[in-house]
Amino acid sequence: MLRLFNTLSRTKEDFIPIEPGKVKMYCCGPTVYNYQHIGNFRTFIFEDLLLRVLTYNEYKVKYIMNITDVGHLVSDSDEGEDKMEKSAKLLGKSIMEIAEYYTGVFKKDSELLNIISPEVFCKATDYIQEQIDLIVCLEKNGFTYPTSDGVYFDTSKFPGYGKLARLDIEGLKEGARIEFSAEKKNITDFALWKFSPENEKRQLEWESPWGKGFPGWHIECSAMSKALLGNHIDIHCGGIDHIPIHHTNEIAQSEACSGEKFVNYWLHCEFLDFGNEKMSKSTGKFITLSTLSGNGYSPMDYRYFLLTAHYRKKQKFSYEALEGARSGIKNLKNKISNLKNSFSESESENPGLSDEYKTRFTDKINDDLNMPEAVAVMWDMLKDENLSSKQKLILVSDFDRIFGLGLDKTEEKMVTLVPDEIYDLIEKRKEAKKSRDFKAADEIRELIKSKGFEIKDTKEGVEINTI
RNA sequence: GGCGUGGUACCCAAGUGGCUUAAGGGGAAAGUCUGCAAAACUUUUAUUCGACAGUUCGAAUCUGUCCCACGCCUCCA
Repeated sequence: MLRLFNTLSRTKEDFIPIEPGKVKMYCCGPTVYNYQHIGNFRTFIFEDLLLRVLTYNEYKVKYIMNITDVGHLVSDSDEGEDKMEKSAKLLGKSIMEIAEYYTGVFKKDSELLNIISPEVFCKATDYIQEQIDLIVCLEKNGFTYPTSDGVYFDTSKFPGYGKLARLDIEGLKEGARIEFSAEKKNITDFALWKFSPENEKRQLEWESPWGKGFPGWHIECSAMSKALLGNHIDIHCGGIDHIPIHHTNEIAQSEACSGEKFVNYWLHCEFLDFGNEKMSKSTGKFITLSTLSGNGYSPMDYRYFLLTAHYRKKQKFSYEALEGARSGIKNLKNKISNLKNSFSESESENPGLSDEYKTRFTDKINDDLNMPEAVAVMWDMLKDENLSSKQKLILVSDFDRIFGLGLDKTEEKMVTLVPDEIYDLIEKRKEAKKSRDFKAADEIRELIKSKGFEIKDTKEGVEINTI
């Protein structure tokens, strides 16, 4: 039985889909006004793991992710500029160009991280009519009111507003650090539609029953989820920061229109903890996948790093910790490579033991995606002397359906593509060793190393690896 | 100021009342092997879980106080 931690109840619940065997899942994707940093990718990898676990449990998953290319304001209090417009202005490009560029980088990075693509990437600008329709629905149901700058959702009209985040509305008022618009009836009210500013032409704006403008940020997810998955879905996920505002508002909008429950399971990924090195997109100081590559770390090093912590706990990022992950996955691949070398069809089987590990592994991943323990099960398995190489390889390959580390691609030790020159040197070194001229032998080894090959003396002879 | 989360070895991190006198990975140390390396393998590496009280037959796990870090309420996954 798959169990998932539901933010709504703050407990782990048995996962029961609306329709047996099928799962409808929507995840909040990126706002494509800038690069995604590695913290953003922690959430996307968590969502990828969730998808893989669902698939592993033989659910057929309809998985949608949005691309926000309009309406996400610099401030969630419905003030300030549209992030996309701001970025376009800054770079002197059109919004379309900006959106395409950053969407492209996002998809490329996702691919490098072995993140499985959703069935559909939906762009907010492709669903403007659906968003307008939803606002019309809310208007009809009496949940909206106009102000001088837009159409707002009256949160006081929606019973149970803030339930997901367990918001303390009175406390919010007391603790408010910024003044909220005088025209808002309640501090938690939010914009459904914003009017274009009078003094300035926006790149993106649309006609609507209320006037020319653009949709509020939250409405896109409600509208696209409804359009592609229907009123009632199984899972909705995103970063933990979305709980108090974005997802809270999505629930209010969606349910106020449909009258149905919107989402059964809300899942949220914790932040990566950068210590003093704050990730701030506004200051432009943040670590991306390319930053990591520039420092010599591969996307899989980072993916393995993330697997060693649980998604609902903060994980401390440091290059020291990442270095540990890099060594870890290197050793892991080495081990698999050695297994492939020692693989033999005639090895004795111990299916019982194999099942035991498979069960242990499944229990861990089905316990709210406990990847750290699942990784530990893999290591235990690899160290178990009672399993054959063949069994270990089969299990590793099976486990990697979840981990997504590309362990299957781990090659056998290859001795091809080595230039003759190297073979000649190895031959010379062999001679030197024979005549016990170890100084010369060591020098030749260094020479070979300087040419990009590392040699190791083993019982079977000389092993050659590229550096 | 309001709300919340967390502090487990050198680093990352699991475990949330007895199965644990605390998984797993990295690092470090010792050993086997080797001319030496490297690799591989073996062993060691927290009597202790931020501090102090308390509840309990029994706590890292529950309660209280304090210290510290972080997050949200402003942009952020």
